[in-house]
Amino acid sequence: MKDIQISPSEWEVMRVVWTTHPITSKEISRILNEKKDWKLATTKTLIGRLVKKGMLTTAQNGRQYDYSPAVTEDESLKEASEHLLNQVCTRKVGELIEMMLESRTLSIKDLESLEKIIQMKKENAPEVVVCGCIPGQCTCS
Amino acid sequence: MKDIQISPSEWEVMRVVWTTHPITSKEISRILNEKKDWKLATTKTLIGRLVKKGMLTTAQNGRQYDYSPAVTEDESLKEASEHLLNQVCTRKVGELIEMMLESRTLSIKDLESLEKIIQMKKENAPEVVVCGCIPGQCTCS
DNA sequence: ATCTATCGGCTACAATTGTAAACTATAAAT
DNA sequence: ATTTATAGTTTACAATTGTAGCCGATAGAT
Repeated sequence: MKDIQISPSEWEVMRVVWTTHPITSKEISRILNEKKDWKLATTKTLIGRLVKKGMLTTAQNGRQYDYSPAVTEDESLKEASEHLLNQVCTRKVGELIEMMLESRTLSIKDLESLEKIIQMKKENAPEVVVCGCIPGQCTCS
Repeated sequence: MKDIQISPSEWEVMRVVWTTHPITSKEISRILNEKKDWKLATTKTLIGRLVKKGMLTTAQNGRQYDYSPAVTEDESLKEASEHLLNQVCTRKVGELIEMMLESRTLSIKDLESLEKIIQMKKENAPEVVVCGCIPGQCTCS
């Protein structure tokens, strides 16, 4: 797995392709028009960049292409969340997750699932998380 | 609060200032040398940009400046996590949080705190979360 | 057989980011 | 009083991103 960077605008395109594929550029553009005031050309540029980055695969179909995702949404999401997690001291991760938890509505099922994971983790949880920051980048030491 | 964008490299600088302030550019640079192969000039550029963006305040002290954060780490972290959350369908947020939870070690205290929040939220949790995506950007409908 | 709508690709261009050298002003050393 | 080290500022320059126009090829219409 490589660590390709995918920009916010590109992400919008990926979401469409993850949802429906194979899909044409025209259809992608049509769908995104609901949300973004992009010209068709803009969408095409983003698609082109995603193809170049290896995030989309193409299948020729007459004069046009059908696009499909080359990575799953979960993989990309994982990437993105690791990025965020890496921005804070490991000892602050709990607080970060609390923030996210508090800011959004979750379903009963979601909450139960989270609960289960937490139960599980409590079995082997340390008293205190090891901080891996360099001195001066967190207040742990 | 405005929605200023703060880049990854700038974030590294902010972390130092959040940890210790007021602080001089030289000291910031010294601390970051542990982690980044940046020339002093590079750090100074980043500091300059952060000042311009209003993320750092300055207090003149002789020929040099003492820098302090203009926003808290929590505020910025909140910003950053909202960004991530906004990248997925609201109905997928649970899954996203699960991912994060699973990928990191948390302390007993962290876990208990999360548990408490979850208990709380369960009181008013809906059966299913409302999806606010445009058609074609998630698989809800 | 020719025209036309359209497709993907190429080009464009400003803003942001990563990285840093050069410049200017000045505090400190001699 | 000069020199020198250094602090912040300006300039630089390539890569990425946001945004889009234009162009050459071709499938479909006439």
